[in-house]
Amino acid sequence: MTTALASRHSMPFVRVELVILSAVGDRLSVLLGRREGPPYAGRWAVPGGVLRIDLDRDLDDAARRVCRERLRAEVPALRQVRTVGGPGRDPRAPWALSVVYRGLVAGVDAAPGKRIEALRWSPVDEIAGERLAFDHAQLVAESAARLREEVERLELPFDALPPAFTLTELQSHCETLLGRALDKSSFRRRVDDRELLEPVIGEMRTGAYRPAQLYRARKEKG
Amino acid sequence: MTTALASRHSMPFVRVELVILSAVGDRLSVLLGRREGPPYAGRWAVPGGVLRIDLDRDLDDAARRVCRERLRAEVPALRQVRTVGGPGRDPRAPWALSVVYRGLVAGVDAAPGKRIEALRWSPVDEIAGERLAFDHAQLVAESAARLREEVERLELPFDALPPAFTLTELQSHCETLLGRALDKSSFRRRVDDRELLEPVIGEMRTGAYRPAQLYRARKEKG
DNA sequence: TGAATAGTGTCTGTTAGACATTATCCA
DNA sequence: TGGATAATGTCTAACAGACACTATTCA
Repeated sequence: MTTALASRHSMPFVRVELVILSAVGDRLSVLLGRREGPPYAGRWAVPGGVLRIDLDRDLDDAARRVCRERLRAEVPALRQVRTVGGPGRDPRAPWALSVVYRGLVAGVDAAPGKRIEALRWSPVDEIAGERLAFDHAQLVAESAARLREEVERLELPFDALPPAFTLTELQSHCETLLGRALDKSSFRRRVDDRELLEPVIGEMRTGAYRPAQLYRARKEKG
Repeated sequence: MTTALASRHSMPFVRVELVILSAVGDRLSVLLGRREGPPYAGRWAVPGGVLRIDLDRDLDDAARRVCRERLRAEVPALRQVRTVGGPGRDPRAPWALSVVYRGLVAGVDAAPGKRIEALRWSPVDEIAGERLAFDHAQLVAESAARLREEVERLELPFDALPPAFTLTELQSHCETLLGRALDKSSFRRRVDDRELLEPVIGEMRTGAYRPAQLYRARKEKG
């Protein structure tokens, strides 16, 4: 054994998989695409794509490109979850490695892109019965768990919120992501103590009944 | 564009890097190896190796193999930290992807393995001045930060502890990993509340002065 | 005025840090 | 007996959940 050059060993099939999450109705849901061709043709899977070393400057960049190509959408807040790999994960290659990213979006503004027949939102708590292609059920479960941990720690989902929002809207959104109710007083106190928000002075949401103060994320905070 | 086969696109150079941490003296330190050959010959770096799709059944398996080959040691508690990639990371390849694992060990039982001239422990809080090869300084910083978060949450470093230990030894070890002092009473109460340990009945550490109860990790806990 | 939503106040239990105190061993 | 270490107890502050209460708007 001497020097290990890049060319001495076969390299794995490297992909990026996107677990795009959103609050749909009142459930945390994941964006699934129906696979147009084999393998697993007709089955639902998380969108993903091959790493392109001629195009991608790093992994975050690869995730953004795959997002544009598959979903025709820009998704901020793409975060790496983890990397899985092994033989038998993907019949197209003897050894497949996938870097998993999760995204969080507000609306359903994606359109089926390359090699995706249809898109659909599915509640993450029902993916066990979805029979997703590959090992995607596990990837979705892990990504959703990670997101929920972040929201529990009050890392607020600003990327999935409008530029200005009321505290009730913020709380309601967090409740949907977490899948559980939050206490209003406690929630407001915790948000306030951490100085995560600043009021948009003068601006109020004037819907039915009493108007509500609008807030936005403080830039210096997460 | 049609089907993306594994062979249609060039794949990156895929490696596994090992950030092996340990409490050396009273400082959290990282195991560095001096590079025998180019690139960065003579510079210090974290040990790592190329993914072998003919040998490795998954990424955890690859990390264990690289650990055996480079360090001639078995390291339990190898955990994936994150994956980095991009052009320019490694002059041996146009695009290099590294899956970073961190390990935690008790003693310095490793010996220089393949393609490593010498091994050395360096305090993680001084890596800024070490001028490590590649982007390894950042990888070490991230791995140490993640370990410290876990210890703060009282995910105890059982893999770096003897089978039985006193509470003082456990606390002292955690203090070294964290780089800060912990309150004895509070530490014991927190450990106790979580039911992480069980006493080794009858067994005491009988050093100087008052003997101390020995404990071991409860199997059902982390 | 009453329904609906926005916003605040109070109580309580849990947790953990700070620090004192007791317990047990050896020289 | 005194020094050193082990183990426990007490006080307090911070924090968050539960829940009641006030405030403001519209029909």
